[in-house]
Amino acid sequence: MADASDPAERMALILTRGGMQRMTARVLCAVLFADQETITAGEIAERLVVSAGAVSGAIKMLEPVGMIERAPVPGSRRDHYRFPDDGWQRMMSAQNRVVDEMLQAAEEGIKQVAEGGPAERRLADMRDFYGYLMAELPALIERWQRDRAQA
Amino acid sequence: MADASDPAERMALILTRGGMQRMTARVLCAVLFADQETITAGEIAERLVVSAGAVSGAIKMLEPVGMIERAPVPGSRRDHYRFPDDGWQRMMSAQNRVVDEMLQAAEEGIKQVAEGGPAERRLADMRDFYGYLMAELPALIERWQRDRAQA
DNA sequence: CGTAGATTTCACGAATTTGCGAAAGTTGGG
DNA sequence: CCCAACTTTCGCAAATTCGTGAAATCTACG
Repeated sequence: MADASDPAERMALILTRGGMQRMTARVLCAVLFADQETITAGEIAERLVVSAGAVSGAIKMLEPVGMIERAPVPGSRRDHYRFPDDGWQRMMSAQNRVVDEMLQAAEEGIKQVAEGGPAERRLADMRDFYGYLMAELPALIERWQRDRAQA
Repeated sequence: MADASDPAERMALILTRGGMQRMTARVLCAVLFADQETITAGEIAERLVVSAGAVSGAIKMLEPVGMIERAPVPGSRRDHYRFPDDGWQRMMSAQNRVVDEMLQAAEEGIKQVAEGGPAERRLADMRDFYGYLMAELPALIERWQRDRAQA
């Protein structure tokens, strides 16, 4: 249950190819695929057959981004984690933060590049395209939330 | 002109943090910020102060994904590269390909997980969210193209 | 065809990254 | 207050990644 035929591990692999750290991806997927409401760091380590330290490190990446959250579980001294309800939107936001930074870099680039030159045209194009997407995405997500609430 | 205060290098750094290989990102940004219609591999190597081999390797990543393209330039024995007109949309598509794979993995996961359990709910949620986005994005991009054509 | 300029390939060395193991730190219970 | 169960931190060794340098390959032109 820990080889590549495990869908969880497969997805982790895909995320890794998509740029996520390996261990981070594996921990995230372990949480996603866990057939329980919450899961402890120890359980994750057990399933992935990795050290507790490795899990701890991965959590330190995932938690601040909001892709997993600590779940208050009274009467237990270990930390329980779960995937937030709005986890996917958070993941999206994390992506968009990168795009935002790119837009800033593009803006600065435009300032420093010859006016009317090819570089300016390219960068302006980039700014327009991603700017448009970033502006429209929130509405799209909102619409999804509405549709989902009705279902 | 090759330090971190260079907007091109800055953007490359951002892309790297976003998951792209460092050299790949630097080459891409060199093409983007070049104030000429096309640029040769040699010129890229010169500006980035890296070996020709490194540039070659990066191009081998960027070209098949369509994020740079060879420009036919008669009367020159070196290859000229440029950023395609639809480069940003291609970049988007490349991203989406990863999402597609994730959706597949989610689908498989749903099959293997207990029916009605928390894992199934999470995975179905993921499928719905990203499925929705993937379905709506093309229309969004199309709209952008229309708006842009009018401007 | 031969040649000069340019790109790609390949193997090696370096540097970064990664995860483990163990010790230290926390937190709730007795 | 001490204990016990977890978690986090830290140093280290292994593995992977990265870019260079040099040789091989390619291509347009003479």
